[in-house]
Formats: sequence, C-alpha cells, structure tokens
Amino acid sequence: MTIKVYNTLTKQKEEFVPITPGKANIYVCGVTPYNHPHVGNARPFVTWDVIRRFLEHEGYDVTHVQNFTDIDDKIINTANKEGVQWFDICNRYIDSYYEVMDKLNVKRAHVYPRVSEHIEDIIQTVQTLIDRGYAYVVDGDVYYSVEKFEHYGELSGRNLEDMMAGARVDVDDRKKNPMDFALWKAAKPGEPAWPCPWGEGRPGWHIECSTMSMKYLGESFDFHGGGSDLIFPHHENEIAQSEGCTGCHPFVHYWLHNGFITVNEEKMSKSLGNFFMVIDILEHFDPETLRFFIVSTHYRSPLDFSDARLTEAQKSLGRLRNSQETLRALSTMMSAGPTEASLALRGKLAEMRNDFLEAMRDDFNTALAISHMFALGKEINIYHKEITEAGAKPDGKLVAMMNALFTEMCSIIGVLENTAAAPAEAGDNKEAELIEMVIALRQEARKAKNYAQADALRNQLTAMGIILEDTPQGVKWKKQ
RNA sequence: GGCGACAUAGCCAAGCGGUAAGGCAGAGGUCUGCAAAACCUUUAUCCCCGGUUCGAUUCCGGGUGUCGCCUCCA
Repeated sequence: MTIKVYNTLTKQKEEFVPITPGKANIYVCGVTPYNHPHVGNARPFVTWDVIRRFLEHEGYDVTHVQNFTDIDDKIINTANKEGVQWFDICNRYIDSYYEVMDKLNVKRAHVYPRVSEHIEDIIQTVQTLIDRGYAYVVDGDVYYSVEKFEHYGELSGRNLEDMMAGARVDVDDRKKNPMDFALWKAAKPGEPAWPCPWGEGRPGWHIECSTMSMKYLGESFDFHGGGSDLIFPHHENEIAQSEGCTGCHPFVHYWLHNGFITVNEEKMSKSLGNFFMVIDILEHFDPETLRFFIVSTHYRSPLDFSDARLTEAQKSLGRLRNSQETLRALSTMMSAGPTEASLALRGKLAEMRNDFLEAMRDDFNTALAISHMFALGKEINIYHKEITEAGAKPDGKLVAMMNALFTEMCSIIGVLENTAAAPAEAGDNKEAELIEMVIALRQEARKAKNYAQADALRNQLTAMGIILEDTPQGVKWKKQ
C-alpha cells in the first residue's frame, strides 16, 4: 500500500519511498520559545502528529526530531525586558510548549535538540562550509554565498534575479550578494556568545536546523516539515547549507508544508498581533475540540479560526462521541450470534476501513478520512436502534469489530482516545452524588406524572450546566 | 514590482474528465409527557468568458476576486 505525499520541492504528489525500507525519518521545525504557543503554532504539530501516527500505523519505524530555537533575538529581547536570563525565558516557554502539546494529544518527538546544546556542531558545520568555499567571513560574521550553490531557489521556485528585483532587505555592502545570509553573527554587547575560530558570536537562524537534523537523521532523510512561511528563506537556506556541506543531493526527499491558520482571513501571527494562545482557547473549549478543528481541514489548506468554527467542530465531534457512547452501550449488552443483516454489516465495516485508510494514504486527507468515521458512527447508531427496537441481542462479533475499527480510526486521528471515563465525570464525587440524587427525584416525579416538578428539577440541573439524556439504558448526564 | 496558492450549497469542507462525500445550521417527519439524543426525508450544476473533449466542477487560455511568500514568523 503506497502513501502519496505532496512534495513542495517538485510541486506534485509523489509516492513515498523511504530511504531505508520500513523507516521514516522526520524533521519538523519547532518553536522559538519566547511566548506561549499560539493556535497557528499548534497546526504543524498536530498535523505532523497525525502523519506520524499514520506512518506508524502503516508499519513504519518513525524517528521524529523537532528542534527548539533557543537562541534568538526575540528571546534575548524578552529576557532583557523582564530582567532575567535568556535561558529562563526558554525554559519557561519550552515547559509551556510541552504542556499545551500534551493536552492536544500530540505525541512527543523522539529528540528535541536545542541550539544552545549544539554550538560545537554548528561551528563545525560553518567551518565546513567555509572550507568548501560556500561561506566567507566578514568582521566576525560568516555569510553563505548563495551564488555558489547551483540549486539555490529550487524549493521556493524563484531565481536569484527575481529575488534581487524584489529584494526588500537592507543592502549590506559587506555581502558579496544581497541575498547572502548569515551563518554566524559576531557577538554584540549583552548577548550570549560562544567562542569560535572567527571570534565570539552566535549562530544565525538557519544553520541550526541543518546541523541538528543531519546530526540525528543523517545527511539525507525522508520528511521535513513546517509552516509554508518557512519555505523561503528558511528551508531554502537549509538545503543550501546542508547540501553545500555534504555534497549530498537531495538533502530531504519530501518537503511538506502546512497552510496557515487565519483570523478574519488574515494570517495569524505574533507580529500581526492577531494570535490566540492555545492556553486561552482551552479555557473555553476542550483540547480535543481544537485538535478536531485542526484536522477537519486538509493540512495544506488555509484554516480560518473563530469561535463559530470551534463551536461547529465541538458539535461535530460531539456526534462522533455520541456514537462512541452508543457503541459502548452495545458492548455491555448480552450478545448473540450473527444474523443475515449483521453479517452484511460486517462486510461494510471492511469497506469503511479501507476507505478511511485510502483517504489517509492520499496525502493524509484527514477531512475525507473523518467523513468515513461519521459513516461508521451512523452505522453504529442505526444498528443500536434496530437492536433495541426489536428487543434483540446484538451480534457480539460485529460489536467487537465495530469497536476495533472505531478505536483504530480514533488512534490515527488522535481523538476520542481516552474517554473510558463514565459520562458522569470523575473528579467531584460529592457533586456527582448530588446530581444523581436530583435525577432520581426527577424520575420519581415523572413516574408520578408530576411533570411540572420534573421539568423544574431538570431546569435546575440545566442551570448547573448539566445536560440530561434519556437513553434506553436510563438517564445519562454530562457536564457542559 | 517578482513568485505562488486558492475560488464548490446559508456556513465549513472533500472530490479534480463521466453529470456533486461529510459536518454545522435550516425545513418536514418518526420516537418521546415535553425536551435531548438518534433515525428518515429535504437544501448546489461547482466565480466569469472562451477553448480541448462524445462529455469539464475537474484539463488549457484569458478575466475577476481572495490569500500567502519576497522582513521575524508554524
């Protein structure tokens, strides 16, 4: 079963052929930890989490590496403003990163390299580039000479003349070409600096990813990901650095870039000031809703963020959650052998599974894949309805199969995984007891056909944010 | 100015050569004391104009519109 992926480098969908059979090496550009992660940050990480889950599901041995850019102007500025050390800022926001991504059910990468812990390696890379004639030193700065690299511009689809024509960067006449970029920056007062053969200084932005990705994944690896704003200059420069250093082409086989999250159709970014931090969103929506919102659109499409969209995602997910509850109810019933109808349904399940996986294999089309989850949910609901209406026992094997499929789908999308807890959420037992008591009173009132009282009791619960649901198994409740 | 992407129902969103998945919202119905949930039914010729084709939402050309990159950015 082949997986097709859209490769930014070739601008087309290609069949994924791993460098080492059975293995998939992934490098994803991580965050610069100078603030809490915002929703736009969350998209690539959720996206890659799904990709990774799917590759693992397909039997690949995945190694996922994701960096922290912990040496950066923005970090230094923030530290100066707060009067603390730069690494204090980093530690605080790296912790925040982990906390948020754990909540979003994002599996941890296998390695999280930090720039500050790879200074020696970076110096080595820069030195190699100088030795090979790709870089030059000016007053303690080191620049990469883009004219020396024949493939420069291939990833972003532009040539040097175009770039110069539209160049908006300050022209620095110490550079041989205006497009040359810094590999190493000479030390400035008050900034962290490390000794190196060209005097003290710190790494430029792009060199870290070249150095660290190759250190953990080799000179050439399978996947490299990040937001599409990184295509130029970051990833373009990364290719120039890595290939200039090793002579190995191509450095990365498949470049995958996710689209942006927008607000009012405008890119969400820290510099535009229109960003929403994940921790704030999670005060109003559960993390699963945010995750579902992100994966319900194809990863390359833009995704507009708003309360209305999230509410929609919440309701949509709620539908799947209901089916999951129904499936649980079916599982607890006394089961029986197959019937003609249940045997037919078993066959249908196999089709649904196939459709779901096919969608995922086509450039990780989660939006399409999820529609097949709804199809499964619907079958579960219908089957439950038929069984209960007929007062029959469900086909035990069928229920087990539905369970397995539903769980499999959920584990790939990363949603509805650990909801084994009863609908009455554990946590506040006293509150739960009270609620159960009110429900019992309401049931008595209903039996006595005292509907006015029954409604009053229900309104009371509604006011507490409790939602009641009459089911064949009795009255269930959940907190809003 | 240079480069690129996208344009599908009230909203969101798949499909990308054979006459339009799914979700949300809406309408009607079944069930229920009412409600909720669930189920059934129902809501589109795919931005415009040309072209290729037996046939185009799907390919090509030209418009129009929106967005992104070219500066830190997921």
